[in-house]
Amino acid sequence: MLFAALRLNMKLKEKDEADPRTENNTKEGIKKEKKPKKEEAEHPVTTKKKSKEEIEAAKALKIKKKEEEEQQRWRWWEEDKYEDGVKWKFLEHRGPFFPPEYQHLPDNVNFYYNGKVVKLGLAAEEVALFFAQMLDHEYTTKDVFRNNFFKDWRKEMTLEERVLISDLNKCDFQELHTMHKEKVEARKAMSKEEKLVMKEANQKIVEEYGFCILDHHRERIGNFKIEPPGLFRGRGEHPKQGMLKKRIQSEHEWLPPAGHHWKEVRHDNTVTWLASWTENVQGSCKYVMLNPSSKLKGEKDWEKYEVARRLKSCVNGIRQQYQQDIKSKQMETRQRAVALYFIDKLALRAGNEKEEGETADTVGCCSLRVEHITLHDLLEDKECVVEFDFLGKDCIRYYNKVPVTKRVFKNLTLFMKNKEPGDDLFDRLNTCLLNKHLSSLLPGLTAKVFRTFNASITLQEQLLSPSPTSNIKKLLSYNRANRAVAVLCNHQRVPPKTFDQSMANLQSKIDGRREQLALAKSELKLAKKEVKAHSSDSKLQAVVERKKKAVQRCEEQLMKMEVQATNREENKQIALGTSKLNYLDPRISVAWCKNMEVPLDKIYNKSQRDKFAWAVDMTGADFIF
DNA sequence: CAAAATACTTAGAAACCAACGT
DNA sequence: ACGTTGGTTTCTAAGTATTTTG
Repeated sequence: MLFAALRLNMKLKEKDEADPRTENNTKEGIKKEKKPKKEEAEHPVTTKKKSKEEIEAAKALKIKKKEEEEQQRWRWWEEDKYEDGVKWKFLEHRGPFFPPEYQHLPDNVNFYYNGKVVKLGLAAEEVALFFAQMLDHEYTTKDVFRNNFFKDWRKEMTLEERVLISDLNKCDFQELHTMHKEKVEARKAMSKEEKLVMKEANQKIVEEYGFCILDHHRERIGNFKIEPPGLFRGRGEHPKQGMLKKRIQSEHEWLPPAGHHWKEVRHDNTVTWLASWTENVQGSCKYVMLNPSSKLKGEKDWEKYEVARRLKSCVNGIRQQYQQDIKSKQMETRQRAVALYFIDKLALRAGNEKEEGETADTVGCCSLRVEHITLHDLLEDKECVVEFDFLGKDCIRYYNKVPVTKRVFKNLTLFMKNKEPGDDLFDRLNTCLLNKHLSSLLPGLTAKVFRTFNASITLQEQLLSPSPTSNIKKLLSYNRANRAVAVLCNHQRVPPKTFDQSMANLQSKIDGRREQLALAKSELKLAKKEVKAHSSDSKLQAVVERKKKAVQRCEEQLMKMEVQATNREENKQIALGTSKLNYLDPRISVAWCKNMEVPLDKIYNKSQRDKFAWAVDMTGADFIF
């Protein structure tokens, strides 16, 4: 099998002159934190004082490294941009990293068919193991998954194997499954030293394949590892779930990666990917691209928020216009207006058409069908309510009851007239038409800009509400604002399996702390009485002070836990990460931190700070979205 | 024009890992 | 020292939007 385009840039001259800073870059990051630990491990018997010193030293080292890192950071946002379309002038990388070839199972691990041992050939065995590894997963109980798997598995079999193995239900993968589980256990149980060896080996791969040089700067690659073969895991009721996702090969499978021949080596600097291949299940293209912290991604991200801000300045006019358009004589215009009303008001996705039978049945705004909404003249004391119920991206259910204007309501009634449940609600509209209209209103405006804009403006408005005093409560208020956005964008998650348990654990901790607090309070009272009785004995006075502090500490801890409980409960089914990473202009958050005097690392972890380095650097407390 | 191909962003699940309490 | 827990990272599917093709 061939695989598509890898691009390599061979400007060796420039490479030799590569920026010396890139050399230092390799030493930062992952390696950094390891050193002090290693030393500790080597001298396990140290006095407390010494270890304290060591901790201090480690801290100082950390700060120093941080500063160094900051100095080395490529401040691309201060540079001039390239002419249109050009993404880079110099690019060099090692090509993607290929997963290891499959090795035969040990002889004592057997696959059984119809109760008898069957020694499978390499190809069939590899695919059998994919299935065996997933035996604990719900996927393997689903008919569609099983059928697709079996069909594709048989394609990998030799003629003999295919003749023999005709019924999946007669296949026994148990030994393979057990072996796999044991392997996982063994990995977990490895000693510290063994784990370190593994870690270092991985780091070596990252060092070698995980970076590229782009215009003299060393940039992290996002997915430099080629996806290993496996069984396709589509979301929801995906018709292709269980199909075999084949191994990607560059050209001659027997060649070691260093000797790979590429289908094509392209030199195209109007594009941001480093390598690409065609995936066999859906026939789509996959790309190796840079990390979110890279210039290429960051610049695009920045631009995205700038377009959203431009929308902010003209959104009133656009809203007025679509309200007008709802009255248009043109059906297409009316449908477009109502769709836009939904996209703006409810932050729905655009809703491209999808090929039927190729993917799970999900919809967005333009692809809504009659069956996805129910109209209520009156519902729960509200007039003109639209009840939405459909599966959106990733088969996440969107359920919402929304009061709309009379005009919108009337139009929806009209759009639904004489239609079957399976018919398109907006039969005259698609995303292409909608986006064409939008870009005529504002260059760069598309349907998804409304999501970005509404998400960011919501965060900004929510953060305006009166600010609490303690840091912990400030953070709760930030999380609540973040949550409001996640709700708007319908970012959901399945509650973790351990949710109820961990909630109960936290609650019992809170109860325990409450008792402790009560105790501390009564002790304080007692101590105060003592002081009164013995007219200000300085020793007793000190005891009172101590008790006071204990009460205070207890109160603080209790509050902290209570806030944590509230936060966790409110987060049960809501995922905050997606909006934080993709929809909220980071400058809003950076400015908030500055205004509130909250350290930035309380709201952004390391990779988030890296991704938003441009915003962290350029944003003052006065930023307004 | 519509369909297909391409390129890039957005998404939740799962794997991983470090800190924490016992 | 050790298992649990929750945050972080990785993985890759599933979208959006534009460009190319027929």
